[in-house]
Amino acid sequence: MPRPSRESYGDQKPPYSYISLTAMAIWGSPEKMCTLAEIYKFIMDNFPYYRKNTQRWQNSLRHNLSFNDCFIKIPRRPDRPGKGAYWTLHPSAMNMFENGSFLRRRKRFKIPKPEKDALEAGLAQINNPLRCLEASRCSGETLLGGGAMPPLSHQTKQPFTVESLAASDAKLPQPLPPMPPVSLPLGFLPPPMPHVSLTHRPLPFPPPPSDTLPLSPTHPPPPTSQYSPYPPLPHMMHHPPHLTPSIHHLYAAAAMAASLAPCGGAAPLVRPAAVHMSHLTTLASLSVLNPFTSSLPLRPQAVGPRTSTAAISAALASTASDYSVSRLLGSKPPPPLFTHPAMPPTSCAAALTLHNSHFHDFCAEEDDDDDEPIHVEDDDEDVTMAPEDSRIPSGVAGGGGADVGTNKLPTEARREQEGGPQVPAEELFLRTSPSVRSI
DNA sequence: AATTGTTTACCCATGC
DNA sequence: GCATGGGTAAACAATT
Repeated sequence: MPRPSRESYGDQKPPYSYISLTAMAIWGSPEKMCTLAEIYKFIMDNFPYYRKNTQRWQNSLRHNLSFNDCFIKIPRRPDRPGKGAYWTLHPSAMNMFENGSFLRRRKRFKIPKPEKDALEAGLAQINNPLRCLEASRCSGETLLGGGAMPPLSHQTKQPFTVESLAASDAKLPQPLPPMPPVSLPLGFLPPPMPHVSLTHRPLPFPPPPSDTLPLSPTHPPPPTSQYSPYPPLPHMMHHPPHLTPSIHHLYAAAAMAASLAPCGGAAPLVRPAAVHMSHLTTLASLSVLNPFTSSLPLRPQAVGPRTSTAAISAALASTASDYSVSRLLGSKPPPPLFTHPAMPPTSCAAALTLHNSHFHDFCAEEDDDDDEPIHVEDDDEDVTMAPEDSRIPSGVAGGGGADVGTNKLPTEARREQEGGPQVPAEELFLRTSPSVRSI
């Protein structure tokens, strides 16, 4: 049966609730999160019924966004000013609609109170990375690891501004390095390798349950028609969408992880003075994630005066991406698979190379007590990382899991780069999983 | 001023 | 009948 056109409802009211419509808009967006205006636009583009009486339904929609726990508000990036926050779906809300039907839900999605508090606390902390770092430094506690955070209402809301950073700076025993303009790294993508294309691969838009979901031209139809709009978690875990991880994902993932994760764990201490401005948010994200890790793969010592921005960003991004995506996709511990969402499948080999240069080689020296910094060539930049960096933390949530293709992949990666026999892209994507990545 | 976000209240439909 | 989900209105606060 041919799919109805996106305007097939005409002026008829579509049989979808506002929650469904909003979920469609979010799910169909490249970054899996939308501003309110983008949600409006999606709905109006796809459902002519909603091009009139806008005030009425938009008010209802806003009510739904606030009222339903399945929607999470992610603060805007400081370098992307504008009105309103980003809205995303709570990962646990993926199965909200029975059999993928966007009609009436089985049950309202409700986050338990403690989890909601943790989520809000996580988001509040992410809003102010430097203060978090400072607090963790002074108290010696992990950002969220000490147990439940006080409710949001008890916290001082502090905008992430140059002024607030400067204010924090004044209290620090060591001065921060000169601040670049407040500009956070775009997406924390690893530095592009010469042969790596980081072009955005749009997510396959989950098709409708029964060929009834109109599709916007901006949301290309899916490759198959058997997909649920909210695919079950196991399926998603084995076929992760090719998200381009942005800082928003890290924000979301960190907060979600914080809300889902058991509390406890070691405290990563980061010296703010040693941290480049552009790393703060990443570090904060990882620190928030820390409750379900046991420590950071990138130790504080790694952040030295000679460490390049690219090196730290790459190391952090690769780690954070693993966490963020797996946490975004569900509440299960991160799988042992290394699925780097920044890389299209064909570029996984390149991703591996990146990881090799930053992690894999170091692992070989795990038992080496030599504290001399290791020097790694990173394109045109020198990268200095302490040997400690290479120690992959153990006892992390997820338990490490199976050793999937540990030693094959670098070889395969090399082969692919050398133009040799190629592993099918999708397979390589799924098999790119050195055990060292099962952190 | 306009937009965005929160909260409360009420009504109706549906399922048990 | 009751609980729940969904839609609407409205008041108000916060933000840009």
